[in-house]
Amino acid sequence: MGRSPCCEKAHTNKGAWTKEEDQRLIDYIRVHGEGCWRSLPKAAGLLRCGKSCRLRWINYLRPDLKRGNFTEEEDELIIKLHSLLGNKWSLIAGRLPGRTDNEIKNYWNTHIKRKLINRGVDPHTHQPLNEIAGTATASHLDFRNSSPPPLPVAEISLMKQRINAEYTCNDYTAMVNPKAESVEDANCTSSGTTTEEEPPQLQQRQKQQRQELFDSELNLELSVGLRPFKAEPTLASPANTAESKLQQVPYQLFGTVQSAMVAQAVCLCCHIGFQSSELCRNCQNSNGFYRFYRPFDS
DNA sequence: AAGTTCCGCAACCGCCGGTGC
DNA sequence: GGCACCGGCGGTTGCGGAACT
Repeated sequence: MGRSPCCEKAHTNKGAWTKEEDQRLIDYIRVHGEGCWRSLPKAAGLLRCGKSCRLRWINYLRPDLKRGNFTEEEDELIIKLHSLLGNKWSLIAGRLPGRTDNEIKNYWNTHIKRKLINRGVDPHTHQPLNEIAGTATASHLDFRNSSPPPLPVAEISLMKQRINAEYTCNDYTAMVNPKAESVEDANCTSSGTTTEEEPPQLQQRQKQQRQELFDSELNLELSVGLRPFKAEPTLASPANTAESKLQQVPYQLFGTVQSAMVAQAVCLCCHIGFQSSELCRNCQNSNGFYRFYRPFDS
């Protein structure tokens, strides 16, 4: 017996959304917030699959979405992140305010791939095309014939932790452990143990990748946001381990802002008491908009 | 102007991991 | 441990408009 379908397909609409459907969805989420996508369509009076509603909201209707062309800076950031993370679009999207994974995925496939090829760079491996052709034999780094290139799952996980650790620790460790003076002090990964277990080749590759990333002018917005409508982590929480701290660092720093009509601004560091009650610098982005929100009734 | 091809993007599909029973 | 459910993700599809002939 297979899994039951996520919805009654016989009674659901498919294809493009109408303005009326959009409005129903917006109105419903405005009042009730995100979540429980399965029951949302019925509650909102929509003849749509819950998944479809989720996708429509996340990719199109969310109020914090940035519209318009990608900037050159965004292009370069996507390329750099893709070289580190591969086709982990949601992770990449988490570092591009107002952009969705779907949008980035589409943009990658339609623009950046071509751009890299024009530069003579293989979009899968991020290596020079001619160099790959010459060195591909028997190399575990040869991804030309396989989709998503880069790193094994364990390696991706490690990189994610390190990336998060390195560019969130300034803010985040200061919040969870104000006395910590360094990444290591705060037990914010990058402690020696995992590194010692890595093969030299892996270490060297990661070191190089990190070096490239952090030597660049990458502005990765060193701050922590809240996923909307979720229970917020507290210091007393049993989940307050180094591992969970990293997991709690959301990948979507800006991408989860709810409609301002149902949310109030809250900065995590302010919220948990490491900043004054006034909005700290984390609370506003470069455009002056508030970045952190939570629903009134959460 | 009409037909055809190309391209971009919204939406769908299937799978996976996490969670609760 | 097994099952069902749910949310989320990445890959793929197909529609609609732009570009070309």
